[in-house]
Amino acid sequence: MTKAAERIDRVSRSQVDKFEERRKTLADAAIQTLSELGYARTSLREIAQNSAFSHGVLHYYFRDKVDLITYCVRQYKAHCVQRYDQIVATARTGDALAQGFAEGLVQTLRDEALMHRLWYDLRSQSLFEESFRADVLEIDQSLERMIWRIVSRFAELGDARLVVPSPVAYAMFDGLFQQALLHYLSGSGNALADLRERVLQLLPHLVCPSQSGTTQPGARLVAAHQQRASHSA
Amino acid sequence: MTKAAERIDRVSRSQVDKFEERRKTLADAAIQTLSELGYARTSLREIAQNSAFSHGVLHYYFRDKVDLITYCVRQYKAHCVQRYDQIVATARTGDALAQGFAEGLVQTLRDEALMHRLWYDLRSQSLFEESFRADVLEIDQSLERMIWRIVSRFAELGDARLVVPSPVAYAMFDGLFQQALLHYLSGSGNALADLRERVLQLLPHLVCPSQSGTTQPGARLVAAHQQRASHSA
DNA sequence: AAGGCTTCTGGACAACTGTCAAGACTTTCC
DNA sequence: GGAAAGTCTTGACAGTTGTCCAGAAGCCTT
Repeated sequence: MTKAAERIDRVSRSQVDKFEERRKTLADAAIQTLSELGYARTSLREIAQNSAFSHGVLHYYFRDKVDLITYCVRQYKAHCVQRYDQIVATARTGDALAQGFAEGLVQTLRDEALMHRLWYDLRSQSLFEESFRADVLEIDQSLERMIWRIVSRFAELGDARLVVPSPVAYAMFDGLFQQALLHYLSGSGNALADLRERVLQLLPHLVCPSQSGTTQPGARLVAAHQQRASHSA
Repeated sequence: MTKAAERIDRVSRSQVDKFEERRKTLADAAIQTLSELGYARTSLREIAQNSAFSHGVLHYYFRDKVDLITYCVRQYKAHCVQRYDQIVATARTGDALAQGFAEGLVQTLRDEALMHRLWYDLRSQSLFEESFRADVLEIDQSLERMIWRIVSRFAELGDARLVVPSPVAYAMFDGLFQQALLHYLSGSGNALADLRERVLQLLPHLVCPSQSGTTQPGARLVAAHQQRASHSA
């Protein structure tokens, strides 16, 4: 075994690339199967049936099932984060950014619902299977950073200050999207419109204008939180 | 077959109760197993091993595995919602309610982390297995109502109006809790303190004072939502 | 063309799964 | 006390699972 490891030292680069390429191909088949059946019902034979190969080859390219799924989780990450940075780069007003962000989430929900139900499935699995946890946490952090870039830019365009830290912002939109996904897959026709509406409604609440001399209702509470030590008991 | 259904018409009430009682006992064993292993790895034999009975008895009290797990999901619901209504009833100030709510979430995370990772696991499963979906949605709604009672009371105590509708409020706290759970189970020592801090910080942002004559930013959105909320309630 | 390496197949294995049924034990009721 | 109903155990079944392996097939160098 460990052919994969041995190869790297011996063979030419083109062969290494071909080996890595096939791993990606098989991982694609695995991801497709996982997004259709879910982690609990996905077997190696089913994955192979969604590929051009037989089930035995999976153990030629991956040590075991955990190795394969871990690789899938990593591959999923690359596919996941790229969409929204373009929105951040092109939007020239806060409104446009909010619209683009909301529309992006709606499109993601409509076009990649199965992909994202896989993500939530795997993230839940990572609560039980320690092997996935590191990769899941890494993806989670990169998603959080993506959300942070969006809300930061939104605040910047509106000349405002953010009143929630990065983890809170991510948790909120993640919760909204997960809720929308559940209702969307349950056949609710309003899920897409609801998601758009709620995102557009929520985004302005994350900032408060910074130029005004009068203290906004949220600002005091932010300051109050700053010295939270006196409260937590 | 369908002994459970036949019995109800024939036998005495005490026997029905005993039958129902055993179902609950077995469901408890199942829930314990599920919360330890997760849905994907939980088998009927493993459940039976966590009970005082052998594996065959499960098919005497439940039609099949889906029937058992569905029953478990329903039983989980009863166990879940009760904790926070007492906090709502006893808190006499907004600050006290916020403190109680945050502390309740922290305690829940600390004491029942495994239970709630089961909940998130099953909710993810319902994205694939249609059988669970109705019950999951019902639990989700009852959790949403619980959150709504809390934030409503919080607004009432502060003589303020809520600026987010019920689904958004639930999605936000659900996202925060899920995030905290992931980090808590990953061994992060800050998870509990972070959750408390973030809940206390977030709660005030959901309301804006209602006595002010000036229109707050977002007040229009609140008004737009007001009729939706009353419609769905 | 031959040999060696890589890639892939298909079958075998043991373990495990949900399901079921035959029978033993227990309780209830007349 | 004995029959009937309810309860539970045990073992079996067919199917599936992850894993492994012997060898076929493809590919490249010599």
